[in-house]
Amino acid sequence: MLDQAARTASEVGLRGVTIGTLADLTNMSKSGLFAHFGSKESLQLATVQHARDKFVELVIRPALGAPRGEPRVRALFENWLEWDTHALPGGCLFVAAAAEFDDETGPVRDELVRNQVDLGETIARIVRTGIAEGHLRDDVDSEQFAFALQGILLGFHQYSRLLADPLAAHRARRALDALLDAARP
Amino acid sequence: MLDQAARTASEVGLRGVTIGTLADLTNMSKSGLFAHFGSKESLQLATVQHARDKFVELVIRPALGAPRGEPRVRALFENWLEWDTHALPGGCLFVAAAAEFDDETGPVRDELVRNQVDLGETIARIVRTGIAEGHLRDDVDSEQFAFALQGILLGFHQYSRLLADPLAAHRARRALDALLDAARP
DNA sequence: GACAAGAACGAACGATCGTGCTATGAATGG
DNA sequence: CCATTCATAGCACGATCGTTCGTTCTTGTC
Repeated sequence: MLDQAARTASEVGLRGVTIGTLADLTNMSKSGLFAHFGSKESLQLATVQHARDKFVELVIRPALGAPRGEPRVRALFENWLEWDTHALPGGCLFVAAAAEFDDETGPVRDELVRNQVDLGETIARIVRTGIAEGHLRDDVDSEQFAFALQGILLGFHQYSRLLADPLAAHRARRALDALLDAARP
Repeated sequence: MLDQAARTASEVGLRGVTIGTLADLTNMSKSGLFAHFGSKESLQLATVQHARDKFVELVIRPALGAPRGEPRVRALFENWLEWDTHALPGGCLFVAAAAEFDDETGPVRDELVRNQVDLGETIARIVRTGIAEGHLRDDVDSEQFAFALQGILLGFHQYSRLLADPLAAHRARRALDALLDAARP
């Protein structure tokens, strides 16, 4: 149920996931589905949390299994590319949701912010282990690196989703290489 | 009228700009406003084109007035930051619209793609004059540079809009500096 | 001053939105 | 075996959506 919600939300946005259409897609009645959540907002919240769990499982956790340092950074990056390309039919749900909710207030936006902050901190932590490992210079700003990495992924999303540019992944990888080159001792 | 449409679209998305609310905001009747466009889709199209004109006027054209080479790149970048921060109450309309329409078909998406492609080409052209000017190495890939620059701006949008990070502009400028450093002879 | 043209209007349409109510049926525990 | 719980269904509600229609008002032309 939440899987279907996340799938359609990645295509038409969280606001575009209406109770009626989601009920049809899951072969349920509007009221039957609605009873599970009690409000549209808590359906949106549950969808975001569900997508977050999948993101951690498919992107973060496998990356943390890679060897410390640069390989871990690259593993995170590749998993992330894969997530944005194939995990959901409309690409990364968080990109769409962030653009939708960045000018609102409420629990959905709060959850999105929390996710994004967590992600930034996770990246920064991985970068710092890369510094400790000697793969990256010790004057590298891990949070600045996290900013740059997120920018690359957002650019990839734009090029691959909106422009349907077949070179999108290539451009993203070259950008990561440049980022790493500039950070190496 | 289109000004107001662009303003509210930057906050609630193009799909969130409803005929009724826009009519209220412009002190017109629903039908009176509707008659100007004939359909919601052509209202969206007109809004995007209007925003594009403003973007060219506020970001592109002034940048092309700056000295060739690195100053022009920096002028474009600063105008763009300013645009994303102050031009519309909800930040860059194109970021929101791209996320909304990247999984659709139709004239609105086509227009957004055209805008984005044009922007990428404009950036690449500015970069190439920077190469010709000797400010940048002549083996710099201008389209790769354009990709990276758009990524930085998208990251800035995310950090400033969603995360409300006061360091967003600082991070973006540092990322641009790094990009330019790596491209200098 | 008569008249065509277009802008704006109020009212209404069918559809769909989120959200309540009430009923039913199947599972579950005493 | 009965009582209770819980997931689901049906139906209806007020609101709002995009859109249409016929009418009024403004404006410029002859």
